[in-house]
Amino acid sequence: MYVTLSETFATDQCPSTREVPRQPANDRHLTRATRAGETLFAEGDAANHLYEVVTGAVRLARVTITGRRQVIAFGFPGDVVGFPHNRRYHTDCDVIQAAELRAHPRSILDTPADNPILHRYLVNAAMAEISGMQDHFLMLGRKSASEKTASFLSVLLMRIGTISNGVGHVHLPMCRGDIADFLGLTTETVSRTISQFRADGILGLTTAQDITVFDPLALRRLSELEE
Amino acid sequence: MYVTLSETFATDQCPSTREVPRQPANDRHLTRATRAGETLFAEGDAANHLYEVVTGAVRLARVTITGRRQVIAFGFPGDVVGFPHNRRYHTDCDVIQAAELRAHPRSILDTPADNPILHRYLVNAAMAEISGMQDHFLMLGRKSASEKTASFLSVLLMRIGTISNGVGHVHLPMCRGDIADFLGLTTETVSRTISQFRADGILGLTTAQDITVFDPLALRRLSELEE
DNA sequence: GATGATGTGTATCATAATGTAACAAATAGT
DNA sequence: ACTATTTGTTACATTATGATACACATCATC
Repeated sequence: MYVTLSETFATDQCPSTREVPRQPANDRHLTRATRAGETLFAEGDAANHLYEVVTGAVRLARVTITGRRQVIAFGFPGDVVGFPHNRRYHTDCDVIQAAELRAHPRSILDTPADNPILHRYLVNAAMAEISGMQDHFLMLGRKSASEKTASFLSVLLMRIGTISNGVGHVHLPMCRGDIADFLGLTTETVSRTISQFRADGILGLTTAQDITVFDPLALRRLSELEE
Repeated sequence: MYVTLSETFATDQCPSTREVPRQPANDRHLTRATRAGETLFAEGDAANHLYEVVTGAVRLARVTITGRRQVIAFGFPGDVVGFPHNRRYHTDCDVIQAAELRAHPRSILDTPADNPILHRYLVNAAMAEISGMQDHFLMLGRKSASEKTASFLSVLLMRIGTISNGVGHVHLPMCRGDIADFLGLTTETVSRTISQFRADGILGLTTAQDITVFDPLALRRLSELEE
């Protein structure tokens, strides 16, 4: 699955899906190293591969004719990105943190017999993806700015952060603009909200990208729908 | 695919996906008739079937612990609903207009060999679903109330309405509350916005559910991101 | 036809989030 | 090291949307 940064921790999905999936046994894979800023594919491109993120981070986004952008999802280790429709990609995909990617031919989706194990793995990833996107709908449609931001940080902490002695640390691989476009907010609102969390003593910033979460539970509480 | 009521007409997907898909040849299907108000499945239920909507309309929704609701999608003829994750449904599914449904065993997703044609059909539906949901993200995250409403009506008109002599007609199978929860608005805002469209001469209401679209193009123009 | 339940439309007011702007901090380029 | 450029933060004014309230339909049931 590729994380849609919603209430992953609140769902009933089994723990194994949180871990980097074991690589299918007989995969004739080719692993590719990429750098931040590199574009993996763009909306409308012929979809020849699906990519499994091994390390690093990628960003999936769509842009409208008028220039407004929506970040669909961030891809972290274990996520699969690049699900095609009519053999084409429907988002842009950019690397935001140097990433290793495992490329799987798109044809595996069409011809299961070629590699049953990998096929099943990709179908499962697609189902997880749909489920995760449904979570994200709730966030976009029915949460306030602070709920969205708390939710985002909370899931990010769970996903790519560390917690020791009840204190969390997480490095944000994306800029404020990416977060805003992911949550359906403006950069100013994201910034303001994070500042408020800091004023409330919930978290602290060493740099703008490095966050120490003093009270992960408070963050989680805020991310559930308030009241 | 099941429509997420976004800019379907604006994407580059091939026309065939707009039509009711031909039924897989060797499907041992069971068709089921349902009435408005009936619940097909609820969030958390074991997912034994995927349902292909043949006639009528269904509503997919999730509700939070605090009672806020997000309508994930409406399912119309040709759409497939009930994609599972970890063998469970992750939304509620209710019939909103008497519907005929074709039930396909969930196991088809796991064991392609059992019915390769149906399997491929379902996988394709899942890909379309992901693509459609990505459209919907743009709507929820980056559109104003009037853009959302125009977009919704415009897609609905294309999908289940009729146009003759440049004038469109569409019957809304869902109530204002459903529309609001789908678009991330309140019923009041939906009502206000539709009233505004009426005042602008874009559309007219015979009943609250029956809309005549005098100017489908204007509606479509409004649904693109404004300016 | 009365009755109530449900859904819808309109008005008013409150407020959360945005837009704008100015500034600070970090990063890249020379 | 110094400037240019991007990125992030903060303050204030504005506005779109939400909340509340109530009137008006429509429909089913008695």
